[in-house]
Amino acid sequence: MVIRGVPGPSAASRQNVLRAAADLDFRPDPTARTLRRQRSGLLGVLFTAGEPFHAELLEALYPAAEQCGYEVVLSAVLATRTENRAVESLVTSRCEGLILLGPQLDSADLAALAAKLPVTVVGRSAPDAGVDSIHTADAMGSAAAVDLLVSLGHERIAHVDGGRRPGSAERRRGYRTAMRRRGLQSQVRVIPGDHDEEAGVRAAHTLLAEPGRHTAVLAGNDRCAVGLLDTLRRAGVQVPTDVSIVGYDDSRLARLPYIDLTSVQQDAPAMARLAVDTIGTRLRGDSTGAGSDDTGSAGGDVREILLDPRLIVRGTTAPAPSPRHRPAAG
Amino acid sequence: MVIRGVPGPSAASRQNVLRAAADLDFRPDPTARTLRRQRSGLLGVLFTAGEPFHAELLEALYPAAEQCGYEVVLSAVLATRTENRAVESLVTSRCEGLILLGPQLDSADLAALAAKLPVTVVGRSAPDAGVDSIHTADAMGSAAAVDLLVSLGHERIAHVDGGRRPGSAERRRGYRTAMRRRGLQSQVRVIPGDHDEEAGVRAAHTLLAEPGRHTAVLAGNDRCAVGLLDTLRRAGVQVPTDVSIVGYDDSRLARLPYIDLTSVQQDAPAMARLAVDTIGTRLRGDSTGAGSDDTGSAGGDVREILLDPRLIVRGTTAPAPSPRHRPAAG
DNA sequence: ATGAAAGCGCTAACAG
DNA sequence: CTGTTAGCGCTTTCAT
Repeated sequence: MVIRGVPGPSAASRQNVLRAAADLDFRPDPTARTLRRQRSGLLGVLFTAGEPFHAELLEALYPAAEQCGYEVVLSAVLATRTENRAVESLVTSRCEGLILLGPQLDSADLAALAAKLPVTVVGRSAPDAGVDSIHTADAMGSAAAVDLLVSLGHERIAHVDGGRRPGSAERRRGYRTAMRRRGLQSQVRVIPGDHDEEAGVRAAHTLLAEPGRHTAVLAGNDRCAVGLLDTLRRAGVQVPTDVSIVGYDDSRLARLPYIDLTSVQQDAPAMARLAVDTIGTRLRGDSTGAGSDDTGSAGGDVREILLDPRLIVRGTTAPAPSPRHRPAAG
Repeated sequence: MVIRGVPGPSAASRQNVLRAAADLDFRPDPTARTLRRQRSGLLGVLFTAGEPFHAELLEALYPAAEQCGYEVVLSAVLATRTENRAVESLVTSRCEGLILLGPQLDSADLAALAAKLPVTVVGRSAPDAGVDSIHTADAMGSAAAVDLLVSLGHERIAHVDGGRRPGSAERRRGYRTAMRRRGLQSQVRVIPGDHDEEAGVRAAHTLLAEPGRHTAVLAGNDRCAVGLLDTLRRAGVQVPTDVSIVGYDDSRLARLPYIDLTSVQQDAPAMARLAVDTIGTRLRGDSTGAGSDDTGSAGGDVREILLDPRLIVRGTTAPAPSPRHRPAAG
């Protein structure tokens, strides 16, 4: 009690105990404490190693978890370590709740997981899995990018998508919708891609094979945008003079002075904080969906938190190089 | 016993138990096990989030640890989370041994840590700390890079160093030694840098301000090399025609088709395996009773394992430009 | 205000 | 081979 600071012991006993503890270099064993308390105080976080945006999220996750009295347990997704495996290790560690950063698990897996313990998905929606999710309004983000480009006079705007990656479907949808709204539906062009540099390189080659076709490209994320950017430049295309490029995530990459990429920013600190809060709420209230298990269809108490994106305009976007310059007409 | 796979129970009982366990989704509680066994079976790994080379190391660390019967516990170093803090959390988790990826802790901190439990440092030497270390013969790596460049006719070879980053001192030394050995000591030029893209950008500007000076640059690592590469190219310098560039780490970055960077490769899988082995050895050989009180360091001399680097030649190195056509920046 | 005792889930040692 | 038992270090409850 003394060591834990619980009121009860007298000041005299307190002194005594404290001194003895110091003498013996006594440290309470967290293992025994966990065993007895029947709660680990552990918050499992699944992330992808080497992913810049995940590093940003982790940055905010640690203080948020600490503030709620949880300890963070990391599990890495790697080329040779699947998400299922990473999740498994978190469950085995007796985490009380799980935060999954940009997972690609399907709804069934997510639902099965959420039946065991509170799960919050970050960076994508999880429509039918019945789990809480925190993500950016990605459709709004790509729409904002399209709007910027249109206001700069661009019409032939392509989108290199992120395939099945988290958020890709909505970014694609936002692009399509915005193009349509601007009367540019005939110009819609979605190039299949991915969330890495290689995809950007491939997309660049596709674009280069269509000379004079596009004056702007919205990439699926920053890494893709960088591959695109470098490949186009090496092929002699001037960015942003000939082609404007917009990325997504506003990662460290985008902010590098020599990249200086216009990009859609996600509020990583807020996402992290909300993710921890969401788990905390579940843990305090009815913990799992064990009892009244509505698989999310009825909108029950499954939370989907949407954050607004923010377009950060930098040096890779400029007025369209079209024959007749079109003033910013909105 | 069945669940743990210990010989003893009959096949019949085994069947029974296994089925019941599956029915109940039973999982042995690692907490109780740890408490009773008086050992956690945990191997702590400190890494830097977002660092490509660390991701590569982690990749190999997981299977290696599993093979030795250890579970990996990750602790991330981040902008707002110091190494000391990350290490602290690993110790609190009752890890039996620690693997530190490219730490920058000083000798005193390392020594204090190693007095508590077995510690292996990966990616740099730890001369006076009395801890085991696994790292590449970095001096040899940069020497090989210099040798390649010299054999291509380069003489004015600069080195952008990595300041106090892991391995930097030796890479710098290797560069200096190799230059001297080739009779180029008068050409030695070390530009202070770091292990990130920004440092490459700064170094590029330094080089650009010295027209006609250098025809080749050895960067402190791949990220630095990429910043350098892009900045020089954007300034109109042809790589490798005007200037050759060599990186260090052979990370995913270097292998990207549009970067195609000549780089010094470190054998990450071997480093990971050896790191786990080293910890395992210490843990087995240590019984605390050697008359001394140095817990983790019992079990013999400090081991420093050196691995040979390998130069991977790609597209950023080429014969030196003839003196007549001295490039603006080189 | 303090002490005593029970028990968290597991493992190891021992008895049938 | 199988069943029983003690106890890891802590927290909590109940008696003083």
